[in-house]
Amino acid sequence: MAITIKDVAKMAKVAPSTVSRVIANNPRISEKTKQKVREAMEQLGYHPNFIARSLASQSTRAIGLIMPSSTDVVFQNPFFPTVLRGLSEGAHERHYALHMTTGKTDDEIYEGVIQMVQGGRVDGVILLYSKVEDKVLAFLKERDFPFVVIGKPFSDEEEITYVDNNNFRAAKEVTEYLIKLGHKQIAFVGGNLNLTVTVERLLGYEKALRDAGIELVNEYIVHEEFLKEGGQEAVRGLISLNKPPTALVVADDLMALGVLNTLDELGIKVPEDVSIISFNNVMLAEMSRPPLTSVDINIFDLGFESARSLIYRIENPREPVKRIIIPHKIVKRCSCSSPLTEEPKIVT
Amino acid sequence: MAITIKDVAKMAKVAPSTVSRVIANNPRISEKTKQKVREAMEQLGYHPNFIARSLASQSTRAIGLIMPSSTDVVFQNPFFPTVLRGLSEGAHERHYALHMTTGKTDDEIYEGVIQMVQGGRVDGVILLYSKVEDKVLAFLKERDFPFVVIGKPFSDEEEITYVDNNNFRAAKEVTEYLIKLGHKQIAFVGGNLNLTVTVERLLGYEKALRDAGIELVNEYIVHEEFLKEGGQEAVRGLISLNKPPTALVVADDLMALGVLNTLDELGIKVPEDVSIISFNNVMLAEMSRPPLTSVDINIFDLGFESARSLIYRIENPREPVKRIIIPHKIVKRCSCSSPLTEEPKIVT
DNA sequence: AAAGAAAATCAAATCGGTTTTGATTATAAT
DNA sequence: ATTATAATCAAAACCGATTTGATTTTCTTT
Repeated sequence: MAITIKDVAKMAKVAPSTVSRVIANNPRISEKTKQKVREAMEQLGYHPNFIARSLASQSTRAIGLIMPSSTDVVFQNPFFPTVLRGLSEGAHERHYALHMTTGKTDDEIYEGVIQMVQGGRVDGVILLYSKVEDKVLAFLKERDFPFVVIGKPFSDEEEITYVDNNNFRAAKEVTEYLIKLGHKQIAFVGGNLNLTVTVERLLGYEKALRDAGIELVNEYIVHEEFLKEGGQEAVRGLISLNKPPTALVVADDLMALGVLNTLDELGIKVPEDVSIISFNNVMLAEMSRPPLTSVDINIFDLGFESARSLIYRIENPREPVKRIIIPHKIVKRCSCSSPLTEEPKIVT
Repeated sequence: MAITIKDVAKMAKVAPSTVSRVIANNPRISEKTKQKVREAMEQLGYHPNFIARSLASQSTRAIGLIMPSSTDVVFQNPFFPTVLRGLSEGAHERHYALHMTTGKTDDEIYEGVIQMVQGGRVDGVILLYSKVEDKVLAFLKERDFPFVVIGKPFSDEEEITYVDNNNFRAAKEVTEYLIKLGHKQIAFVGGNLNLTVTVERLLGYEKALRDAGIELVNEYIVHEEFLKEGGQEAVRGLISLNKPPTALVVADDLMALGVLNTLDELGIKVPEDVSIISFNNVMLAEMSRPPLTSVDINIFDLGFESARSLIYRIENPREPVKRIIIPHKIVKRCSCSSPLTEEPKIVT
């Protein structure tokens, strides 16, 4: 078996409790004994047992990550690694580790969260999604367990700490941008309507149109999965309309890429025939042909700030809930121009 | 405080040890008492404390993930999320969780591993990389702690369980493919030479040339980082040679994309002027213009099998080490053709 | 030098389980 | 009826730390 605190105590001729105090650098121990104990630790190659420490101190210095059920979708979207990097960095900063379990179905995930939380494996959790009527969120709230949501919670907004972009505003801005370019037939390609991010972006899109006095067309609003395939599906429907749109607001870069591909196959040119603007600004956006105009939502910061605020909440349980809005920025590339009625030109 | 095994014992009028046995479904307990205890657990909403259980049973059912130090590079490459998905699925299958810590420098990572291992936070670890003279690997071996390497270990191959592709062979095959197309000036764009994967692929490339009686040219071999930028750097050098290569073996799709970009800027056509073949076959390979011919290395399986064999090793400590080779396959797309001396045509 | 205050250290209880040991009861064999 | 055997459960020890309350040592002060 490994070296324990008792071995160290014996070697330094002190009580185990004293060794524990030395580890915690408690001022109640004199410098002299501290020195003595540290030498013993050094000589024995002692490393404290995290599990035992967790049990005694009721804290694990680990934070749990909860993914949405459609794991394969999440993992495929470049959003995920970036937010994970942010999380990881934010956690590492305060010496916290990340703990992950996954599951195929919603029930498996729920079960995993229960085990993780009730089992005391983590000090807090981060929800990497926000959707309507989430059992997991309800459980965490009910249990009053520290957690942070990435994205805007669907309800009880004031009682939940979350980190999000202002997606409503961002969507409104991009739609206004298209309107300013002269577009009137603007479609919206969103993801699953159960996700609040989709709802927010849709609302922003609608608001912009309404403000500009442009009528909303039902057929112009479609919802697919946040994947390339989703974008492909969406386009086929839109293009076959009597009066196809001249511009598309697409809720995710990966979808936009699918859109781009399909349009290419159909011989429709971007941005000459159709303008496209999308969200997230992942690396792909820069590399597509044409490069996509996209809203940079600072994915890394989304993760980084989530980790930070969760840890803050863990260490200050009585602090009030917080809401953190990460800024966004439209990155203009080459996928948007004025519609054909005017002189087609690339806007930069 | 939460409900403990004692509360359950009291309610079911049995000893705590009996409850523990019921949890473990020990045959020494009669069905009748089991039923009684289970009812009590149900009523109280009991969930076992993982930490206490870990401490007593000396097992955590968690496996640690060790990333290379250049975290940002790893996280950017689409290789990572895919292998993580495989790991996650392989772990979940046997009800193991994943545990991650990251660090900026090599020393931080090493320190993290020590804490994780000595602190008993995980039952085993997976190294997501394989490089020369790795302190972490040396420590794990010395300590005789269960671990699995993704990639071929640089030394002591027979004493280490690892999961890898046959990168030597894959590289040889792609090079032979290019040779068969008529290429003679074939360059190799690899990653960091400290990584065994680079070495293996380079050796395969060299072997193919040697077998075909083609002289190796030093200037044709360059090494950059596994990123888009790496590919861009590489190309500039190669193109400025007196006798630039007509075909490129690129060790990573992301690099190949950088290569593609730069060639495009320079007005050099792929595959007409230069053929490109790369490794990994991530989603990007399919979406680039032209779509890349790439070696599919089954990244998901790499992760999945790693998790599986680590768990097997944890649960059967006396079993001998294993070597698992994941098959690969060349996926032919549009980035390779015969060189200009012959009729340029796309090979499918 | 004696008494009291302050500082340093120690022993024991605790965290929430698992596992071993031993006692008790029920069943089978002689 | 008596003993051997098996089945069942209770009690205690343990995993490796933290933390509380008691005790010893050292330092002031009169």
